[in-house]
Amino acid sequence: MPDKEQPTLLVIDGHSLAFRAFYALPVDSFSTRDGQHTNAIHGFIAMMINLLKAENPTHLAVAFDVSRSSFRTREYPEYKGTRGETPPEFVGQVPLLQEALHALGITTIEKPDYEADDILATLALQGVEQGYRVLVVSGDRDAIQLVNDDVTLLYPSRQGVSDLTRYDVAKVQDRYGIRPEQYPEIAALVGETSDNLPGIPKVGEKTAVKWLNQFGSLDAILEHRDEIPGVVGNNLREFAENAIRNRKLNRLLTDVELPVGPADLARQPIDEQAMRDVFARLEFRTLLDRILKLEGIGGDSEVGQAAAAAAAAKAEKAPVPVTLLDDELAAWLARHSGSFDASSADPADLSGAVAVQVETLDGFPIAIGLATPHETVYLPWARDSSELAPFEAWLAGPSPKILFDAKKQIKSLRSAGLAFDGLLFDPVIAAWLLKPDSSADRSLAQLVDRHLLETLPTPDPNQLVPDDDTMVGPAEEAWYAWRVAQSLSAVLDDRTRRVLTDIEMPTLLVLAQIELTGVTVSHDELAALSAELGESAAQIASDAFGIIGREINLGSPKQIQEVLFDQLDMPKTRATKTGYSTDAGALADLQATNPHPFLGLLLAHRDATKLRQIIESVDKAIAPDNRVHTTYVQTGSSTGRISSTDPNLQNIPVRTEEGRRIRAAFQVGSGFETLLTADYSQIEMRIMAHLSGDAGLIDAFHSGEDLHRFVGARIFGVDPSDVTPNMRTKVKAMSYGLAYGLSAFGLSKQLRIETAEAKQLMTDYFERFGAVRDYLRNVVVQAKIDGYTETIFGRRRPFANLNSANRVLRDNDERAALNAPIQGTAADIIKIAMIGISADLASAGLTSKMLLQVHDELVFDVAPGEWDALAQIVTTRMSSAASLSVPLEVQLGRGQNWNEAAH
DNA sequence: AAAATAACGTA
DNA sequence: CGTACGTTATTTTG
Repeated sequence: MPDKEQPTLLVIDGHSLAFRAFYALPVDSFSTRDGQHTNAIHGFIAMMINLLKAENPTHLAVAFDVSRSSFRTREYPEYKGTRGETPPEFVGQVPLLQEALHALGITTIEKPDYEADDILATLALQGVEQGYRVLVVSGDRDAIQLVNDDVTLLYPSRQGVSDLTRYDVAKVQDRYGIRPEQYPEIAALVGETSDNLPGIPKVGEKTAVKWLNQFGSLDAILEHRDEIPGVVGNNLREFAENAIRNRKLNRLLTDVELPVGPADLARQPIDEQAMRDVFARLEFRTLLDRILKLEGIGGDSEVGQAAAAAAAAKAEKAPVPVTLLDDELAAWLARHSGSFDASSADPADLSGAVAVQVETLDGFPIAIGLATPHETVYLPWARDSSELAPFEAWLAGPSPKILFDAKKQIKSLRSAGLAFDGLLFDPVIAAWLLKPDSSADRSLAQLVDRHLLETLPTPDPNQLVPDDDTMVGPAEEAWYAWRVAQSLSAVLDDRTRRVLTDIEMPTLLVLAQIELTGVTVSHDELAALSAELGESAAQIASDAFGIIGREINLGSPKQIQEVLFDQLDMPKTRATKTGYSTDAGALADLQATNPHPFLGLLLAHRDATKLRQIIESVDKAIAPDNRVHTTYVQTGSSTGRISSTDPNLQNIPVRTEEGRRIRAAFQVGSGFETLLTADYSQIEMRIMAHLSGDAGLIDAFHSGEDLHRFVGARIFGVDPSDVTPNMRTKVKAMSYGLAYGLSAFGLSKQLRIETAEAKQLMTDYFERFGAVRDYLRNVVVQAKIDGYTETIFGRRRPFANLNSANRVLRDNDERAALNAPIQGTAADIIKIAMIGISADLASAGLTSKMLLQVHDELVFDVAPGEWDALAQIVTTRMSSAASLSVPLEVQLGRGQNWNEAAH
């Protein structure tokens, strides 16, 4: 927990940081309409916002040099003499920066004849004396000497200004092999080219450190200078004066008389009007927003802050964790493992459950925290230790457990050979079910903030090895997780609770298993294909360059636009935010009206490079076991689907021949007999048939006839055998589009037919399948009333804009609302199937493994001799996952690779 | 350096 | 001017 008592003083070397920012950001991209360059200001302010957010200092100042001359240049006129002229683009930015800082309520300090670093040194010393934790931000290495137990240096990395390296005593010792206060002695010996301070020739950091460790100090080294042999020894004797002079110059003054002291630097409220004025002049819009957000200005945040502050004031602290082992641990676990009976107790009440928090490093557990509302336990994890045996037994048993982001933890436990059972509640999943935004922040800190109205204590970022009493360890995290879980549980409606308990928690365990298993992928095949595609792409590119007479970056839409619309004078396509579209659809349109060989080559090039991209991302992810272990994000969608990342195995190409060669690289695992694929046929249309109760559509699925042929026959009034491929294509597009809220315009575009014809097609369709239209309409109407949609299994998705006056927002929500129950029910169904299959695999003692889930498809490694049994289990579980008014048809495939296994 | 945009792969 | 995703390269940011 951060020590609320200790104030933090943040002092920044303004010039050095502004200069860093100036070189990190392209100067051309940052200037106002009247030509004032602003890149240094922008970079500086952006960095400072990050700092304020990350460090939350209570006191703050920025120091500037007044001019290049200082007492140092008077003593040694060559000091910094090699520095070139200040770039003209930088000149003029400093006063504006200072103005912006003042508007932000930040004190700037400068003192003639002194450098900014001397001001920092003085303030740092005063700060420490007055009990502050001090953070110094400077791009000057001399500031390293300021580091001590209470002072940390934040030093910008070479690339930019926002990436600051944190130098505390340990880090300095780690990096330089000396104590911080010794750094100037090293620098004195080595010299500083950028300050035009030559040191001892041939002496670099290594030698200087060696000497320093040998003799203890610069003075001692000089005393013993006659004992040092070799050329460096001669150099030291000859150039000793350099080192003495350097040491004199690089000593930062800590007694500069300043108009203010640390206490005067308390953060001030920003002058909002002044800030808006300055930022308007600088034409900084996004930064303005970021500051307003940081300061909590605007919106309802004032209320929120007040509430949070009030809650924080009375918030209790986590109980101090005790470390328990052996019998004591066994007793504690026994005491807290009251059986959890969901049927008789209040299902919202999580008493009886214990929260577990596994702290992991590289996917393996290093420590474990346990918590109930009133007690916390800390368990140091050690392999091959028997002291935690009671915990291992408890973990493998049914005692109810709460785990925050359970999948990751369970995977690490299983990696360490620990069995796990009894998952009751994962607050992350619960929060997602209540508010299924795929992009929402569901960190522990966020959930504590939102659902407990408290602030999760964060470890003091200033300390590399935080004090025990300020640390939020796994035990404290478990304690917060428990309370967040209880708070979430209390607001779950019954339907959502069922989805959590019956679908999501079991699915989580299945996904953990799938991820640990991974799928075998052949690097050799991918590499060969990638090489082929690379050659092909190069050839296509050179052909394309020949045609247009110049070389461009085919990956740049901007440059493509120049070629198409300026050079080749083609008609403008669909407008995008920044110009005109060059996507595949637009290029196909152009090809139809203005055929040109460049268009085909460009499309072919895009194809080849896109495939290479996918190959690359998969190939990179092949683990030493020759398998790819994706991560399924259970909270990765708003509808209930899961998503896949690192790499995404749910978008492996299948439509083109080349693409299928990537699929072919996904192979049966070593020791297994074959791959089995199983997919639902037209599951969304079947769900729509069920939900709408449309007699015609239900008939279609009972007829055994091809769906699109059947529907086409009804719509066009012909015999199914007389449905032409053209008719079938149209009907198919219409059917698929239905569940997405497709418009006549969209349909016409996709089918390249007149809007009138598309309209007619829709009319005819709905005439025959009217219940579908009624259902879709009703979904939206009901959602406008309820504010949410629901799947067959009770998964809800809320909508905010169904009654919005904004047409675009409303229409978007209407289409999403229409789709959510259908896509969501399909997601529910395959999850239920996965849970059932996983259970059957275990109870039948099969060793075949589930490998992939691609929304309506599952892929398995089949162990030798298990094909029949697995096929039976998979077919049964998938087709019986829901009872609809139409059958759930499942298609199986078998093969040595994913492509072959596709039927 | 970080955010936004465009493009495109899947169901 | 159809839903749901993730990844990559390029461009913009002011």
